[in-house]
Amino acid sequence: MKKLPERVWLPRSAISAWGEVARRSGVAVSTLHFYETKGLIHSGRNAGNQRRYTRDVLRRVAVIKIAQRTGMPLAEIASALAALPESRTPTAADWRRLSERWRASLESRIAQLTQLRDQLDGCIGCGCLSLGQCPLRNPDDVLGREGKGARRLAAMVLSDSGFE
Amino acid sequence: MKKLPERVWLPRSAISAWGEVARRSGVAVSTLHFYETKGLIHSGRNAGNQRRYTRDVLRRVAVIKIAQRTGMPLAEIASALAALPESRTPTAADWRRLSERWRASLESRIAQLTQLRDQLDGCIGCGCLSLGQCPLRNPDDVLGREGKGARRLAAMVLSDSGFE
DNA sequence: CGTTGACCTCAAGTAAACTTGAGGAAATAG
DNA sequence: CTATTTCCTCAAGTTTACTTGAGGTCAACG
Repeated sequence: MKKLPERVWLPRSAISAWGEVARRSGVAVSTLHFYETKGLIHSGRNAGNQRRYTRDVLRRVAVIKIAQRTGMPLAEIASALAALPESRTPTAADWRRLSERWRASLESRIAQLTQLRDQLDGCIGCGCLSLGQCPLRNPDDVLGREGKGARRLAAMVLSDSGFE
Repeated sequence: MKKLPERVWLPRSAISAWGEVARRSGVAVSTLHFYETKGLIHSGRNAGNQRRYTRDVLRRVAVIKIAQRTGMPLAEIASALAALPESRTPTAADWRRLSERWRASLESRIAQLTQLRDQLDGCIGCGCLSLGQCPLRNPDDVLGREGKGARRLAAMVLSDSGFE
């Protein structure tokens, strides 16, 4: 592998795709291209038609990855990022809106998983996953507020003995 | 839609695909077929080559859905279910092993998301998502133990100012 | 017995998020 | 200057988890 110029800061507004962004952000070039087609990041071109990203792409990619870790699909991330003004540099307030939005979705996912864990704990404790006569058999006690799908699901688990 | 015989319990060991399983479990027939090809559920056939599931399929489907809610891929669920003895009816201990395994994966996912949320909170609080000079700038303080990927990611977010 | 409605099989399509490959041009080490 | 590298475009492939469709069968109502 040819070594890239160490710490030679190009005009500070232009860095190349692989050489800098991919390496520094840890994503493949193909992914950067892909993100670009999805409108998640943008790039300019040099004389030879090669992409020149500005440094903020690094942060964008980082933010995309963070959002993905919250379980958010790219399409939604794209729309969130699109809400950032393209003309001006994003402000602290802009980012705050983004992160709060993501925090909310994170919270709800955490809550869902936590509830599921608790349900599972209950089932492990009383053996209702395998036996039909669980003391927690009243689904509403166990399920609390959740979608119909979930209630129906757990109700099934708790009450429908497929074997014993 | 033809109405199915209400509460007419077939030989107790055999119910039809759509009429009972799909309706009672809330999944589409096509999904049941799909699960069958993946070895997640099994079925017998009647004289006319139509599937006849036994009642435990209801529980299997319920368990599959629960596992999916933990974020577990079908392949893993399949291998977990495959660990159940095919010959005998699963015991309470069998199910306990399954649910404990899933509980563990659930826990880790919850932990991951929680940590992410806390990081995000920190960033929201200090504005470091948008500004380069965050008091939490020392990545190790913020990140604690996590994979290299994550560290690199967050380190990037915290230290690499793409704009300010 | 005939006509629906429920099933069957197998192939193909879908969506998300990327990766891989082919064919060709630009940038750079030596 | 030339051999590597790196990059470009565009098409097609990959995985997961299913759904849809075509063409044909089975079963039950009337």
